[in-house]
Amino acid sequence: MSSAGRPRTFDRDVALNKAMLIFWEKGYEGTTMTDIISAIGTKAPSVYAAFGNKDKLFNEVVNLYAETLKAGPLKALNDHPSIYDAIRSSLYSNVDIFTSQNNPCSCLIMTAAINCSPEHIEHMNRLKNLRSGYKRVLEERFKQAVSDGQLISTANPQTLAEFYMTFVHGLALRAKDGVSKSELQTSTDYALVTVKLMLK
Amino acid sequence: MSSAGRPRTFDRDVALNKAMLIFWEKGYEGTTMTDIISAIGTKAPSVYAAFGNKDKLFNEVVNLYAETLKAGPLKALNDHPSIYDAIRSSLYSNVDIFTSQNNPCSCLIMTAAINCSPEHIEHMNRLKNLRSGYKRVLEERFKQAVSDGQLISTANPQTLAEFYMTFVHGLALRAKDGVSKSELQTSTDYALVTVKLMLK
DNA sequence: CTAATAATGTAATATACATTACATTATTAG
DNA sequence: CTAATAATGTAATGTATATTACATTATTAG
Repeated sequence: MSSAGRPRTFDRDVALNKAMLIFWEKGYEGTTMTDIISAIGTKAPSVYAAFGNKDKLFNEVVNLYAETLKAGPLKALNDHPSIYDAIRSSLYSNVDIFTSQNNPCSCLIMTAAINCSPEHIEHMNRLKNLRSGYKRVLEERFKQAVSDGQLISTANPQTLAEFYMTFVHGLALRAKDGVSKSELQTSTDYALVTVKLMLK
Repeated sequence: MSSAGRPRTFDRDVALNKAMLIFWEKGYEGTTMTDIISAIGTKAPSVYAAFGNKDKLFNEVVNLYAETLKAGPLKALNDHPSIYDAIRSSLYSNVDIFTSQNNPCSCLIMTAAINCSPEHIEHMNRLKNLRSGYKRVLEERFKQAVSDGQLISTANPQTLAEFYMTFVHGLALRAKDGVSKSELQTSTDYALVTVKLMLK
């Protein structure tokens, strides 16, 4: 069902995935179009024809990466009726992603645009918004647990969400530093104490 | 006691401090020499004469920043006989620095060289080594607390140090996202539960 | 005062990088 | 087969950025 014109010599989805892995490892500004072009195994005009430019490509990459989080840590939050199990499973899912051998260590949304030159603030803001969204989901989950009666009435969904956000950000940086999966899991077990103490 | 030659029109220490604030905010690669040159209020050759090049300037800046941490969070660790007070004071000191109005939010050592192009890996490694040093100090402090008999015998200095390292990294990123001092303090109080539970 | 010294200002240089111009080639619609 | 379409390869282009060349100026040592 392809339309007229010379066919692409590479698979667009595969190429997008390769681009994602590079941005994931090197961040937005640390990645050059040359990196991506040679990873795909083609030439500049082909990549520009397929993806527009670096900004648009990065936006697509972020969408793709966001699916990873939706399918992992975010889904985990609502897959367990028990708030403790939900938080535990979600944190472990983060650890799994951040230390998987199939992709670069750490989290694209947390590390790909930390220090951008002014002309790329759009990407910092985009990722920041995604982080805010993640926090909102966490907070809602804690709110639900309070209204479920799983947590003591003084438990504060907002500050709990902020605490676990902080912890997950820390996991991302430690993974980037090469800390192993089992070490991150041990840290996670320590962090889980906080919510455990608020269980009824 | 100055030697022959035309005198500098700016104070080298003041200039170094200005450079530090810029690198602190924008990171190594996000900062341009032009940023620094115009902040100092001089011209390129003067800055190069005073500091060598961008790499050397950054190295000096990192040394200067490291003093901030030595005088704050690291000193706090050994200023309190109680391990709980030491950790609490150290974490609060981090929060103070990361959210001070006198400097950019977050931590230069944790955020200034997260995604560097290959030709600047030296700086990533340098900062990574400083982080390792910080962890080592934390770990030694926990070891001491165990031998002091302040912590239960099963307390693990290594995993406790890794946990608090993770948390402090998280604080740095959350501060960069604009989370307020009081919110970070609340998260810190949650994190302190972990060590509190290991007190004898 | 003179020479040596070292910073300054102007203006280049060199390089990396994102992006595009243009001619060419491979495909589909009719 | 022909025209329309769209990707390809080669080779530019433009811009940002780190760094330096060079002539000039301000200072100190003797």
